[in-house]
Amino acid sequence: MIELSSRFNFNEVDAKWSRYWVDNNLFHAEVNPDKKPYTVVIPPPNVTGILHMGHALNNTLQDIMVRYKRMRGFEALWMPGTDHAGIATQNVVERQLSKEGKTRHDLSREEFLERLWAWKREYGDTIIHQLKKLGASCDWPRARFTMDEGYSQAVRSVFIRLYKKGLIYQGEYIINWCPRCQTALSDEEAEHRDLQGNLYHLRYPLKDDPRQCIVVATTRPETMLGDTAVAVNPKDKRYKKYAGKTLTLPFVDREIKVISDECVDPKFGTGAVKVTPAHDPNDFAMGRRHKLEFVNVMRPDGVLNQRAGKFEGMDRFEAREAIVEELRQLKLLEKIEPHTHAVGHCYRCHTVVEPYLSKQWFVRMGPLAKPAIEAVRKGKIKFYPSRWTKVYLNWMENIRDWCISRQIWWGHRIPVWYCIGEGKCTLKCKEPIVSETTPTQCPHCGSGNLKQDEDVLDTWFSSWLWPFATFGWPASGKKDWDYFYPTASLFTAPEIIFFWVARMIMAGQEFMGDIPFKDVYIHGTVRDAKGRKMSKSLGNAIDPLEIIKEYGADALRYSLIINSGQDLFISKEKFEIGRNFANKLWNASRLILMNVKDPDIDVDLAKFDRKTLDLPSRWIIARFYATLEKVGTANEHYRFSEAENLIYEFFWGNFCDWYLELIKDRWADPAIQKIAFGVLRDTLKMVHPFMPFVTEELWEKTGKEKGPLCRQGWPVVSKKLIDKSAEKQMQTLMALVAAIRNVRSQWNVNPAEQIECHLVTTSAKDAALIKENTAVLKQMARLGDTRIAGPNSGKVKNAVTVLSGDIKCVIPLGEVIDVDKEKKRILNQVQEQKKALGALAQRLRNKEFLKKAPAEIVAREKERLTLLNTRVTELKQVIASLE
RNA sequence: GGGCGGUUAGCUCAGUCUGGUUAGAGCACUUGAUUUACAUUCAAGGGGUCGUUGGUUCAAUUCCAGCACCGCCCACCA
Repeated sequence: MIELSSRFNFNEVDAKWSRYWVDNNLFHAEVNPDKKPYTVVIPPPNVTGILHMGHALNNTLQDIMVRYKRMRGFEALWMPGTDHAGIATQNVVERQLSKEGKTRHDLSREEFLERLWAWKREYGDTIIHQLKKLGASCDWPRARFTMDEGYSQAVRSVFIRLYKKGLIYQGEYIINWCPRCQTALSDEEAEHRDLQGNLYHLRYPLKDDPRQCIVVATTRPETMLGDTAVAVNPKDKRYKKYAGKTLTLPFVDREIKVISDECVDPKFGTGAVKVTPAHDPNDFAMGRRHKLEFVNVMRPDGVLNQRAGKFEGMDRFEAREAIVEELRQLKLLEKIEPHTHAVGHCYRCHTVVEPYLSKQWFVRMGPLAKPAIEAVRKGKIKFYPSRWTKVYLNWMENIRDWCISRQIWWGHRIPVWYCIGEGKCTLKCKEPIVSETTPTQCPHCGSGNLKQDEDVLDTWFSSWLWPFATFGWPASGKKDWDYFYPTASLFTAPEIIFFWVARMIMAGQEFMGDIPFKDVYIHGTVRDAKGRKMSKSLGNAIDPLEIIKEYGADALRYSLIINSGQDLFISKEKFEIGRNFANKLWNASRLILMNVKDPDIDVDLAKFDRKTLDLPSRWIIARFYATLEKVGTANEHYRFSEAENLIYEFFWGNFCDWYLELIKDRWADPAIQKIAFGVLRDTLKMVHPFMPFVTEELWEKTGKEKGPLCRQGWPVVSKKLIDKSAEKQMQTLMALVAAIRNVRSQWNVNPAEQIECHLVTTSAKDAALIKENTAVLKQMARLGDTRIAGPNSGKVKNAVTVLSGDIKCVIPLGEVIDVDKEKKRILNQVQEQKKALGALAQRLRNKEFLKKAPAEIVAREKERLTLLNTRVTELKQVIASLE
């Protein structure tokens, strides 16, 4: 007999097993020709990351699948690691510096990077430790970092391949510029948010006749200093007479032309657009078309430069106010209209991004997107839920080139050098030298004076290689990727589809010649009870580590997953369900262990012969296997909340509330011990992927001869033990018990008190069933002397007599089983009528029949149909009246 | 502007794909239980015209269309 405390002490158990699993390297996977691989790569959290609910959900989902597949006999590998997260990490260290009153420019590049690496060494594993607390069954020794040595090799190699193919180019374009981070951002990194702004109507006077003006509308008046034209639609009659005319740009006194361009929408604003080719992507395109001058009026920090004339040195928003005010005084401000529009914000620091002209590196996406679209179209890659397929395809079909250079220091430096050898240089020396290794001299002039490109690559330019770079690609030697690639499933959040999922699909096909994963599971967003995204700044975040401390890791996992059908609305109380269920598992096991003489008995549920078992035992085993089968199917289809619901219903609703109650007085029976013990052990296996800690602990308590639970096999469904008739019979008995309990409750009979009962049923079968199972009624409904009468056994029909003290009552069996019988009989009729209905309706839909048959027959059939339907309705009413 | 998702009990959600049993669960609520695995428990109960209007059908919470409200994503209307 084993003594256990009556509370599941999760803190102790969590710590014990997360250490045990890791210390014993139980999640290690390697190339194994005897097994099929099942590979998942973790979405690498940022090294700056601290576990939040989104991580907890994402990683629990992965862990469930990986543990499940491992138990199903796959060589299951969950590849862990972290992402260097360029801007985010640099920002953290810059904040540190600013506390010392410094900026990164007070340090050399090398010194700054040393600070970054020091930070990474100190704090970079924080999230890894936290994932271990969650129970993540990653192959930890394999953990990779997107800036470790081998990974850098992969990044360089990819850059060079793409460059050689002409898919990487450098050029001056309008990109999203964050004036705070002072770097370019990709389109995906600029988050658009609706802002209440203004539409300013400005007057630009004609050079020849300054009393006449063209009115242009803009949301960013400060950019007017960089205007080099005004554009109108060639079809716009209002402006026909102005085409080709010259205007004088206020403040800078530049002469600018009125040009005609199709892309101007006559309906918006005034129909005349100020053209600022250096500060707007549309205007940039127009500037190219009309060979306009590109005037950049802003410094990289968002302050106006010397080309802004008297406004030089003003911040862009300050300048906006100043310019508007001065225009007003010059009577060149027509009006200001309120105007809501989407404004891009830096996804890291939330500063308003500036469309800014600068020289950057780009990846040409069209050719890469093509096979990636095909792979999803043809179903080689599937999204779960499938509706995300459309989102993906829509984006891919409208994909734009990817700006990959960043003006920061933390990241993979662009493997490009420029020759600055003086004097001897040839024309060719102006070409960038793209090289996998650091070149020592210029290939054209032989000068050793080379300078590497200052910029680093977008973080995602390394992340998109994750599914194969983590396996050592492209280094020679141990080619783990041959075995583990392509991976099986990817688990991620919707907002990552464009950043990462799509790009991995492109990279996989381009560099490996194969898709990176077969399934993409997109999970919901974790929100607070009011539906707002959880975030530190809102202060509405619930810390998963706090939940682990207060409720246990299993509770956290279980509660998140059971709510994970769609977006999750989380409050602290939602975690009680997991805590309660873990505790239920604990206490039910405790009960069994207190009663099972030999906790090392070896029980194989599948070997029971159902002929030798009593009804409740047949039933509970049938319920177990039916549940097991459904849980397996749900897991395979990524329907984890459904799986948890099934488990909950089975273990709590069937096993604890009924079976364990039923056998309460029968523990002396070794057969009963074996069944309870067997069901428990197999349940622990089934639950383990969802709640690894409590199940592992209980598994150990139920006999450790087989080694840790996480390496056990998943129970095999025994179809022959799914006993349908046992399930039906138990349902009948359970309904009877419920009905009697109802009566007792209404009569306020003390639950401990036994009552006599006289049961009458119209069905001989039921009478026999009850007779054989009076023990069930006795135990569950506290029936004392019970007389059961079958049909024709007396005058009392369809009634139950309940004697309780001096209360004696005969009630119709309406609430008990006979009503069930009566209902069933009628329902059968209903079903039959419906079958007839279906057939008839189908016949009437058949055109041949309608053509051939005489009109009166058709009419008669139709009438019959109506009659049948009326009959069905009537029958339903009868059922209702039986209530 | 385009696209997607949602609307079912007081709250959070299943179910609807494949139309037809008595529309389910958890929480909350009401009543009762307590030496006997668990009050993180057990039993019983109340509570829903399934957003709205039409259509298809013998039959619609379920299929179709319109509408309303809520949410999300994408988009260069300056």
